[in-house]
Amino acid sequence: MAGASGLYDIVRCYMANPRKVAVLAFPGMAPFELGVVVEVFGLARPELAHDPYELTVFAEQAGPLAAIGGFSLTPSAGLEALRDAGTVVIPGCPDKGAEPSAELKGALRDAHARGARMVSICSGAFTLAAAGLLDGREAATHWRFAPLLAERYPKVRVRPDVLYVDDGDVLSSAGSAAGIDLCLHLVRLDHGSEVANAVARGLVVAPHRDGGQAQFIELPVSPRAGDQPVGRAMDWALERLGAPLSVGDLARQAHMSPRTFARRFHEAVGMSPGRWLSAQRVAASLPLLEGSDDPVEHVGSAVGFPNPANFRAQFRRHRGLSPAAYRRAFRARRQERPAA
DNA sequence: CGAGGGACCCGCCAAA
DNA sequence: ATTTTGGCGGGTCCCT
Repeated sequence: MAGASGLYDIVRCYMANPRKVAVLAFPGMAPFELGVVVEVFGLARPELAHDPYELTVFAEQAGPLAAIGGFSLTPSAGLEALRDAGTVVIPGCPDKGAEPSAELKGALRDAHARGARMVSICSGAFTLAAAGLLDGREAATHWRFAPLLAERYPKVRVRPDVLYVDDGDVLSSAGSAAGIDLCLHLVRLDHGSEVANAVARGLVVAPHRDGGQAQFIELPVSPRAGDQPVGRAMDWALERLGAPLSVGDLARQAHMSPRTFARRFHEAVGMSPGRWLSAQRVAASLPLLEGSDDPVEHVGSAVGFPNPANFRAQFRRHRGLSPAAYRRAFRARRQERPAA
């Protein structure tokens, strides 16, 4: 949760450039998850123009590799791509029973030891686990595979209830769409919330779903399509986060009793209105912490926490560290610009 | 840091 | 009969 230590970050910046992204391809792979990674890290993005990602698709075998859906792809690199990658992504593997080769496991371990951050999507967690990179750590995978992962790799503390887990140098996400959330999370770490939000807008997905949010969301897509009452109330609230808002206000906005509003809301968003509200306020504070030197108290009151102590407590609850520590960590990351 | 008061959350249930 | 609603209670969490 809290991520790597400061010392580790400093060491890491000499060893691996997180902007160099390598994603694994293999026979029988699902194109969607590879596509997510390509979409976020491989497209030319004006938002990232000043500091773009370099994406490499690598595979153990020289292609062409048959993908699910009846087509094949030819990766441009082999395992040597792991030597200078700073971010390594493992998409879901089709066959959870298959043991990765010793070469792949070794290369992944080496990459991690060199300081690359290791990222899995969906059942890709099995590959990281097989390499021992999840031992003693919390990890996420698709809820359908969570029991199997826990059974096969007892040292992994499987979290079946979250969208993704950020354990600093090892990150794992649940089902394919949660991979989008995790990729956006990485963009936020590297470039800040504003850039991440811009990328999310480009993808037309919700700007940010917290890693700790429940996987079970009954409506698969965020209801923020202005015609739904709950979505309207959310939009309404987002426009006045700085003002005192109660969940009763939101219910009134949606023309519902507080009780049914809470029910509708939970069905749609996967959390209670009050919790969502405080999560949104914390999220809104991120760009202010990153981009300004406003005292933490000002930032808090600007996003609806008139009481600084309360702001700090809520911030810690949602993000696992204090606002000041977040600001410091963010600045430190931005400075870490390894010579290309 | 701790206590008091209030907001919130959620199971339950009667009513629509 | 089934589903949806919204009020109630009290336990919890939040906020001052």
